[in-house]
Amino acid sequence: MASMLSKRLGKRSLLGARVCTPSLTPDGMLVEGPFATQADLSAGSNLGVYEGGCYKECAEGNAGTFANPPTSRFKLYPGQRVCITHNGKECIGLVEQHNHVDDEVKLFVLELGLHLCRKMEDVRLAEAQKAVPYTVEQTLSMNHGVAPSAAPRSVSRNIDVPKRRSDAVDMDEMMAAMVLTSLSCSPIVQSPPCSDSIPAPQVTCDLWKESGDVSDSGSSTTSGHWSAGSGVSTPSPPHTEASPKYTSEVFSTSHVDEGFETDPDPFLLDEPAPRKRKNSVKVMYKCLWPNCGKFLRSIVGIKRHVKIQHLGDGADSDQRKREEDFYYTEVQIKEEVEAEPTPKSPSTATAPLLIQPVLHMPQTPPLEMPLTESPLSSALSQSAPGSFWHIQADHAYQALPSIQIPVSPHIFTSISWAAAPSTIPALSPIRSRSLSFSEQQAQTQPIKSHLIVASPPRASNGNRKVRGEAKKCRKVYGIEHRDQWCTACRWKKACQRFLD
DNA sequence: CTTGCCGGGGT
DNA sequence: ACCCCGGCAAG
Repeated sequence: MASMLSKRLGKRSLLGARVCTPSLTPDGMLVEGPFATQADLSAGSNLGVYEGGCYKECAEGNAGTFANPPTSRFKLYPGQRVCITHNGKECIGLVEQHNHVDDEVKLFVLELGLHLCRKMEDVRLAEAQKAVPYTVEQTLSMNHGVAPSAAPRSVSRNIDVPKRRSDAVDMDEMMAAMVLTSLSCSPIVQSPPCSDSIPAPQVTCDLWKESGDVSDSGSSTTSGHWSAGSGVSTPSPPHTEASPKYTSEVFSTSHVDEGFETDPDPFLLDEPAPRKRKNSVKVMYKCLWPNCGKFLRSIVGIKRHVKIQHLGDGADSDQRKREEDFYYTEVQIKEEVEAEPTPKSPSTATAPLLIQPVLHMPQTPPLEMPLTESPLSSALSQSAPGSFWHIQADHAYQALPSIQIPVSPHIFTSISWAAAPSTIPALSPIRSRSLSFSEQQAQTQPIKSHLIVASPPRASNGNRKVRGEAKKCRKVYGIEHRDQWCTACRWKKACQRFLD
């Protein structure tokens, strides 16, 4: 057990979770599968070309795509580990920013806790193998690692928890790097992504069932869970249409993880874990300089823009460098289609961190989801409602016809709401309707799903069966002859014998 | 107060 | 699945 635990611990810290192993394309590009095929490495793409131990810039600023002839300079990516010599000592640092205009690299030296600026030529790539995966991972796990042809898929960090190769120290460094990176990239304050790195429960698909079960179990703490999890697109059940590599990795991973899944780990249990978090938001950066308002897709790009255009190119001083941060803002652009054909530019790797809060925005989706029998919603309807009816069946002795009625996804919504009675005040007509529905065999057509969804929690709202006129076993037989009561009556359930 | 029964817990 | 019961709401 102990060994198991330690093993789990290791896996749990998955900031560095590898989603996909980088691979060398024929032409020597070190890239992660899916991305390699992406034509549109959006502006500011920082994915580099691996060449002789260094990264060669293959795209930069807001103009870069693979089509562009790569410059001869190297490009370092935030978070990348590099070696520098500081005071005659070899240090490993994490790239914060690579300013290829000045050909300087701003980095953070972990061992010294220093932020430094180094000329490109003074910087060597450290542990290329490590650095890249990290970068790519980050990118991947934050963005959707969609194969070009693949349908929209959400990459949940919950899922992609590969075996860790590096040690705990590395992990911390990575974490630090990540935080630093994200901090240095935008003035927007944000909480660390730690919560996101919770290991994935079960095999990917089970996430959904699980979530459904959780809320069905009725714990009030999960009440919000559904609403969060039932976002229209966000919680798409993990797909596997990514690159074969990715797929296999995911599976092997989840498989391995199953072990500690079952562990009553508070993290797992308590964390409804953001399963949504979709890719429907695109991040762009807007220059805030008066009368500018330029939009760029990459942080690096915008920073550069600010620096060059507004702060003056020569800006070298640390202070100056930081200034740029204050002249741009991040803008989320909602994209209807969750199937973003192009991958987000790797440079936005840190963006998702920033977006997260935004993604939690009020979800209109719940309204739409039930209506469309998308594979997604059907997936949900398979799990959640199933549980719902399970509840009903629990009291099958009630022999209510409603049990047989086809369930639509929305029902469970109200169910889950029951757990959070106070959230919505008044009883909506719909609610009462669904009530009568179950009570008198639904003389009418199926409930309108979208309305139902909006219905308030049943809770204290007379969801309770209206007291029937008929005599009940209790009255008929009296307490003395309780043994003659119908079971339901004995169990204090709705009388089965003297139905209303 | 009594009654009906839901929701939930125990086995 | 079966059984029991706390507690709520209607009467």
